[in-house]
Amino acid sequence: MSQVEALVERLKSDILSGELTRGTPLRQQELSERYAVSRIPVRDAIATLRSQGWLVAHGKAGVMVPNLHWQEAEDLYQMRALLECKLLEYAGDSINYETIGRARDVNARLYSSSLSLLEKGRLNWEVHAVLYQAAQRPTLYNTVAVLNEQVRRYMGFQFGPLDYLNVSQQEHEQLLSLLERHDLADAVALLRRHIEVAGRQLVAYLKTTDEFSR
Amino acid sequence: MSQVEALVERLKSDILSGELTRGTPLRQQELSERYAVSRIPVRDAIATLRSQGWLVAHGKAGVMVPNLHWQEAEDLYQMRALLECKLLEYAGDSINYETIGRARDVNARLYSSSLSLLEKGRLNWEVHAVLYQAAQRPTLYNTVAVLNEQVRRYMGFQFGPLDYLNVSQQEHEQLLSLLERHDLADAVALLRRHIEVAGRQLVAYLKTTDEFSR
DNA sequence: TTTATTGAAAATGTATACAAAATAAGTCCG
DNA sequence: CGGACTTATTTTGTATACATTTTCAATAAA
Repeated sequence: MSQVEALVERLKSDILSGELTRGTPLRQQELSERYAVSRIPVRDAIATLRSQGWLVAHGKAGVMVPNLHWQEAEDLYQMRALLECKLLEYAGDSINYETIGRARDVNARLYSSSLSLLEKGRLNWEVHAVLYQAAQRPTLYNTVAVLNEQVRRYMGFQFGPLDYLNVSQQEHEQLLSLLERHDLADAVALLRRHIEVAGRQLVAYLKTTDEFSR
Repeated sequence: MSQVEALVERLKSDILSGELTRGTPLRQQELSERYAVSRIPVRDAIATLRSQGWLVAHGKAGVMVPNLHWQEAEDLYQMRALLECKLLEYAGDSINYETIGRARDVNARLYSSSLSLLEKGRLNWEVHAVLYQAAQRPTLYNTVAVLNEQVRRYMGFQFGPLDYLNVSQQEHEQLLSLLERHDLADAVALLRRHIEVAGRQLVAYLKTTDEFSR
């Protein structure tokens, strides 16, 4: 794994954990010292994170961790709902029992409570990803994957105060059952609700914590 | 304008014009000599273009201009249709006569035939962008903007062999008229057709030229 | 007190140099 | 003659050094 990839993951982790404070500018040299690499990989990592919304410009020099906004969360979930439903439709017939089985295995691992929030978030996405990959639509899949990666910035909130995980997991099981019965229409409808409800919950929660709704 | 931004634009232009041949690997040093900069800005530009689909990995070392695939075009237009309609709905009431006027001005400039394909492509997007910005949904807008930027890779085809521009321009005018009459539902429906038809035309054309359908 | 201005300090952008990795050619063995 | 291994060469990744831009505080003017 290249230093840049490692740095990107490390920075995301540190952003989620609040290690890097929001709003204050991050300097390249500061980061290069903190993570013991030169400024070149730091710059590369920053560029990646900027393009994914994990960092935003701070004036003309420097970069900072952006605050969370309910508007952004709302948009991300709206887009997820639209695009993931389309993707599941495409996947449709291509989803065989093996695929469903694989998704179920991933979903089962969500039960073990010894996982960190980050790991649970990833498994959550994995369930969806297994199904979406069956669609064989790399371009659409890629955009959806990017959106889910961006949503991860809000996951600390979604999986923390809101007790979302159990509900999510049960809905996954329902979804897989519907797919098993080749009931695509209902599966898509469920998925839409699954995403829209999650979005609404998150947005409602973010609105209450005005700390972040500037 | 930084060297990287300039390079990114230059590379996109050279990719569209066929200056950089598809399929063969591009080397950083080769590019740095060609454009008379060091490898650092070249690397930055490559990273940007890779994240936007203008370049793809060539094995483990190097990068290349990807071929055009009808599947990718289809996905891009599907996503555009879904997201841009949502965005226009949001824009809805926020679109006042001034906004419509501005869009009309941009659309009018499409008539002057002295423009290059690239410039026409940009104006085409500008008409949409003026309307979308009224929605005040930066996250959604940004994704839509990225998609349109990716679509640009196919524009040489869409605006070349297909005589798309006149049709597009007339539909823009219809769209603006509907918005002027506050007929949002019809406007959204028209927009959906506008995008879906363009997508289907492009896909159909790409399918005939098996040169690019790998 | 507030607002411009200016200049030193700090930060980013870019070039060059070196290290690590990947490719490709050559060599040896079957 | 074909295929795996080895080594030379190419290519990318990273560090350091320098150039340019931006920031910010001190100073001066309104």
